[in-house]
Amino acid sequence: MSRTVRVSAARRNWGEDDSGCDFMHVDMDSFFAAVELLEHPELVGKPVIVGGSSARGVVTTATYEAREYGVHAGMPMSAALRLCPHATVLPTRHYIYRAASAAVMEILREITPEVEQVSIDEAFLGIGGARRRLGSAVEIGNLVRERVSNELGLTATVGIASVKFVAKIASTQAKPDGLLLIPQPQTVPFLHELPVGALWGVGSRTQEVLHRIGIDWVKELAEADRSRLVRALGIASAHKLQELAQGIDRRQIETKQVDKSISHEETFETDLRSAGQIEAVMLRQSHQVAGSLRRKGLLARGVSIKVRSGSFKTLTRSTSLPTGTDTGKTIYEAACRLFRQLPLPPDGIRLVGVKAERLLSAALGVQALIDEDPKQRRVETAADQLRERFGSDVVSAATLLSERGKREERHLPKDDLFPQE
DNA sequence: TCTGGGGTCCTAGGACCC
DNA sequence: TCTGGGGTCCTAGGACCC
Repeated sequence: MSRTVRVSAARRNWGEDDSGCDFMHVDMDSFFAAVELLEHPELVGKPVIVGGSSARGVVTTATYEAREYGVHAGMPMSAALRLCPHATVLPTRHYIYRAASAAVMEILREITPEVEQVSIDEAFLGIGGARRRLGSAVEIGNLVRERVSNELGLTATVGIASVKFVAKIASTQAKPDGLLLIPQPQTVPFLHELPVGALWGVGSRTQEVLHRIGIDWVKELAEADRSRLVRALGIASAHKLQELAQGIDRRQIETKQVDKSISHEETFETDLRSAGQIEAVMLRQSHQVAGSLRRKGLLARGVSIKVRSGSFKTLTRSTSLPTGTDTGKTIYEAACRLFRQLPLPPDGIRLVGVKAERLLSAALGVQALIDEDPKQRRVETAADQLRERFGSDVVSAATLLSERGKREERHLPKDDLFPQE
């Protein structure tokens, strides 16, 4: 694939005016496959698919050589191999992608502290401040792309715009290995040429609903009668989507993010029929979830399970816990209670999962107690009080705090910390 | 083509309280 | 006596994203 730097197109059509273009979206090109190719240079230029190779596996990422055959993410692997039988299939190795992702994010944070990571391979950058130091928006975009390429051997695509979601659409259009800037005055004209599905948050269902009321293009959405839209989509979505269609997006860069849930789920090779087998899987998943909670210094006040039947019907059940927990045993007991209240699907179970939710920071919990009573500065004393309030399950979380450096800068309202009060 | 695994956010209805 | 309405919390399900 040739190196297409579409900044030239932007220049031709719209000039070089980058005033007000403070949002940059950086998106890695076929990230998992690109990382794998670093270790398999002999596969460069060939169709490569990363994903599950089992009967129920799906494509996670494909190189552009494989995409030419119609292979795309989310497609069942069996279908992908019918389209492209000579493709090399590699299993997913999340730990190497996580490491590569951390290296990318480090480069971005060296360029500006205004980095909002949105997934393992994308981030928004606020470049309003960096512009004074580093030059125009396009120059900063090229710096990002060059550094990622030179230092990591990976390619990134950059979108730049005056609002967040347009920067994201711009990077989608510039893929792969490109850069596209939408000047502020061109925001609305640019959007109005797009189908509604290009908007962030409009998937196939919403697209269908809109199509039924005669809306296929962003321009039509922008001009649609509001009450008709509300009837079709509900008030919140109607307002939000119509604003996006008009180029309005007030979201800013959020550099601090708080985990809302941690989960593990698994699809079986063949459907399971015995409750004992399912519970054994849930036991393992509960301990995996608990391990993640402890690593992040979090406690869960809710547990939910997910069960998908052989016929793909998905059931979820959730429950609240009397105290915050980060232990596998407590999570497993809650998961089992939920599972036993569920009727066993007659056609077997294809997937089961365990999720920890309503998370709170054990670290901040301790810190808040110290703040409440500044005289009592010892972490250990505060941790004892925390145990009294939340139960003995927080022991490990509190222990983590004896290294005071590990305190996290989380912003949770106090009500979230002490919900029982 | 029979459909992964990790998430986020929204909606709707019922319980409960005032 | 059988009745209003608002606020908030909880649960189940679904759309969507990468």
